Amino acid sequence: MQIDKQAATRLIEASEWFRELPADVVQQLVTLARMKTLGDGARLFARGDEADGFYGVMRGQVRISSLGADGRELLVAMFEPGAWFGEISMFDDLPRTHDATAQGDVELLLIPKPAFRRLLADDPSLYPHFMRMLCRKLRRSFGYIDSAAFLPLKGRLAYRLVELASLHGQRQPDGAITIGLHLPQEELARMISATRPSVSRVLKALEAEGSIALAYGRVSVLDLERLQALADGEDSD
Amino acid sequence: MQIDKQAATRLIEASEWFRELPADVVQQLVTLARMKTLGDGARLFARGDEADGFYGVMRGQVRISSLGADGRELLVAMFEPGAWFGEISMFDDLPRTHDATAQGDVELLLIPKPAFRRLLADDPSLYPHFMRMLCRKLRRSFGYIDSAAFLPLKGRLAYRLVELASLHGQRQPDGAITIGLHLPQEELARMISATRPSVSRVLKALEAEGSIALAYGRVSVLDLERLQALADGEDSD
DNA sequence: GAGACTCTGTCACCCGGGCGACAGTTCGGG
DNA sequence: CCCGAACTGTCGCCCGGGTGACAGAGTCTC
Repeated sequence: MQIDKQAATRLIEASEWFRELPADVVQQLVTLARMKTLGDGARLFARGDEADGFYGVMRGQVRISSLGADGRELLVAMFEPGAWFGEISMFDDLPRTHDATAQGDVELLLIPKPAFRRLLADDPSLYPHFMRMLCRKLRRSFGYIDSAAFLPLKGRLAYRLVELASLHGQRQPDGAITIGLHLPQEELARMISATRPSVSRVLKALEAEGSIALAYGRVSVLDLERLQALADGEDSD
Repeated sequence: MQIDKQAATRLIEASEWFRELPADVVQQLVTLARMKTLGDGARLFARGDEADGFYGVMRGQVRISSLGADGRELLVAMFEPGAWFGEISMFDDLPRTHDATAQGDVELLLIPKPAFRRLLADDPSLYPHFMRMLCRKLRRSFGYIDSAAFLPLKGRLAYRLVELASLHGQRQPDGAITIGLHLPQEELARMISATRPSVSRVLKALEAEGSIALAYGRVSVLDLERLQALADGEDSD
């Protein structure tokens, strides 16, 4: 598979996890990387799989999720171009923790595990970088755990919308933050492990309050502070 | 504060996170460590605090928890002698993620942040070790998230009991695994964010099935496989 | 061994949110 | 422009588990 060095370098430089890296390391990464393409809906890996490497998204979206025994899906994250994922198994040599599937046509950069490990071994100054990456994931997990433990549905949804706004939001001229994902209610429901009708009810309520604006498969945040307050458990309903 | 090098060295060698370290590093750690004592119920740190260092438990127990806006407590972990905690803030330089309080009289080893960081900088071969530590925490978090998202109360309790058995269990001659913690129902309830009466009901049910044995403030696991099945969502009620 | 404290069993009541269902709306492709 | 697919709003019913409350049992202390 051919690899577009231009695009790949741009991707690596764009990622916040590689932005701080010295230029030669960026080049090393590009040299190590292989290209991988996936069609819509194709599975990249499943929980429990042996890990092949560390991935960077170049095009399309990658859906990270967990499957319950009854088949219900918990949608953990959506990675977009510039995002890197799959590093956990690189460090502890254990199987994948989640399922990963392509959303739309996806182009990935794959850094095979042996190459990745060699790179780290050769240049230990890279470690702190990845430690911060893991810490960030841990903190995000803790936040999610707390929100699930303490908040009712409305709070959990607010929490998630705040997060989505910060990860995928585009500020509009009028101050609103449009979430740049295709976001049907079903999808939101899977993120906060609720049902679609409940999400519908709460979204309507938030819209009525003026905290958000709704469109077909799309959500905009109008009052981030209000959502944040709800996410903090200030249930001034 | 005086530090008992004998005991400290033993502690460091006992911890699974330091067992693999070369002897000289163990000695380094002891040299770096300060002693800290806390009375029952004393708070070591709170979420949001600036982090002072990395801790090792020598005596007593440390309760790690999260507080909801309404004052409810989520009990995340109980650390016992040999356990190390508080490393996340060492790596990302951000505040504490949870509250930590002493349970009983507690003796701690404290490795101050600057010393800890210097140690790592001097010997990058330590990194992989801590990366694995973070990965392990991540995987535990993911497990918790999944259990909270997919399982009903009974499954969540089973999940937690399996974990407690593996972390704090002592195998008895008769094959039962006694959980070596003071475990009133209230405490279990706080771990799985449920209420005490519900936990009572479910514990009774599990006892009736023969999966566990109950005593005053104490739980033993009799049928680990059964609990594991429940924790996996096989709700053959 | 008496009293206090902690823990446990078990009520009756209530409610958030799941479940199933169906009609209405928006969108995209031929 | 029309049809089918995807998405949304909204029912009524039901149930797991929360709430509050109280009595009984175990344990510790002096």
